[in-house]
Amino acid sequence: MNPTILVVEDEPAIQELLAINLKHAGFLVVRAGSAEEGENAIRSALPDLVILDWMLPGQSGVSLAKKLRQDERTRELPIIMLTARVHEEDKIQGLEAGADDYVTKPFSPKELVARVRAVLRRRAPHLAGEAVEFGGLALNPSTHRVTVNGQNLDLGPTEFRLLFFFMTHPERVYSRAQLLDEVWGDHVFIEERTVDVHIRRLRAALEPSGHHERVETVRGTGYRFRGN
Amino acid sequence: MNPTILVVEDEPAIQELLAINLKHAGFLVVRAGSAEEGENAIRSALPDLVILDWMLPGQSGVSLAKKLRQDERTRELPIIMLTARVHEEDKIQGLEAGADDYVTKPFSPKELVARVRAVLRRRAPHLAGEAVEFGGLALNPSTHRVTVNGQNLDLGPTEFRLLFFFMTHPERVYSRAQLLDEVWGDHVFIEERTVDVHIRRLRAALEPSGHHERVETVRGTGYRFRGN
DNA sequence: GGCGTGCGTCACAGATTTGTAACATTCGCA
DNA sequence: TGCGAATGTTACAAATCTGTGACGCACGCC
Repeated sequence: MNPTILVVEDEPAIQELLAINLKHAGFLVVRAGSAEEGENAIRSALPDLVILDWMLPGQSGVSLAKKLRQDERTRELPIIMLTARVHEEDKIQGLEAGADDYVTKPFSPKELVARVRAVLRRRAPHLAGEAVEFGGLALNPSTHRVTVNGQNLDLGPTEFRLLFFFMTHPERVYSRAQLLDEVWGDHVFIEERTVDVHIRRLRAALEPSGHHERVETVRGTGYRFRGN
Repeated sequence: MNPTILVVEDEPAIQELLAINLKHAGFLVVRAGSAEEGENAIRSALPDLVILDWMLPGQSGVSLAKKLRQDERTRELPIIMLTARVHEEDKIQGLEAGADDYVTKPFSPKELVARVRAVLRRRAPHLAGEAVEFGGLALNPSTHRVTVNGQNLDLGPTEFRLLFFFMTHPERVYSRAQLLDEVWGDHVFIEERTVDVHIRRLRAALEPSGHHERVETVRGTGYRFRGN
């Protein structure tokens, strides 16, 4: 549930500084010492945000940013550029490369974390702990509350996580196996049919408000959350 | 714990005057020379109050105020407008923009600080060192007293801090670990279950007045203080 | 030193949640 | 229409989590 941040930075000291502060702010941190390493990390597990040093040995940060913007899979990935320069042309280049924000070295850890939060809020509100809503059905991760038109709704822990996952990944089918991975956690050894039961429980809880119809069965495949 | 105030003012002399007086009154001050800079500052770290000059080069103060009122995140942010004009239509515009108060130039530093305090008292009592209250349950940090409808209530030190934290952070779930960090202090080595016991003690103290129901258990996650 | 208060930990009971199996129903297809 | 597979529904026992009372320790005060 905590956002994962990939730090691509070649100077060990700065990398460490970034990692410590981000971790302390509740983020999960993955590190890479070069653009190439960064690419690998992204390939193996998509982070929620990338902090990218402008200057890197080998492939530069700008060049990696451009690459990420071209790939379908990483097009929406928020990027924060880390730069020692403050020249205007760099900002323009950076904007063209598609960075969401800048932090110039030297930076205060507080500012950095704040900018990360700000970018997440803009690009992926739910990762920043803000409410997700679909037609009156709202789920707020930070208050851990589900409301229907302002009215509170009680959900068990698992149903809450299940609904949260659905609401943050609407309009997409997920197999029972995928749901087990995403909602229960990787590599749990649980019967797939168990998902059905929790779907049932979730539907039962949503029933009075009619929102149970959003939880759609895709026969032979799995389940999907309808957003509109 | 000291409130942070963002000053958005383009004239360096006035900015300085504001900053000095606010600092002297115990506030932390962040400065911005334009509406754009102000926006950035707010994005990176939400202040507790904004002092906004009416006339600014580029985007005007009124326009920024409107923008802040539209954004979910800054809707509740108290705003004090700083204006040289005293015309009626300006006040109306300002009210529409959602300012909490006005200070007309030239202003006395004393008056300014007083207005800042007043607005904070109204919008965020605990930042002004005043009592926080929810439906008859009041906690006063400066007198270190808790009252229910005026009646005194005895709380142990830990319960007091716990309740204070809850009342200043209502409507949000906190895990036992977070509560330990926030109420007991960072990096203490205490069993998480200890939190339960103090929750219990707090509830017991609140029980006679019925306010114990505000301390809600969020199964599998932690606790939450209900404000309404 | 004796005493009271506050605090952290533990143990146990009760409540809630959860996974599974069993049975019922629906769906798609021939 | 009839059949098999997929899904819906229910009940229940196990597992987990939380509430609560009790206990011992530490500290400050007299």
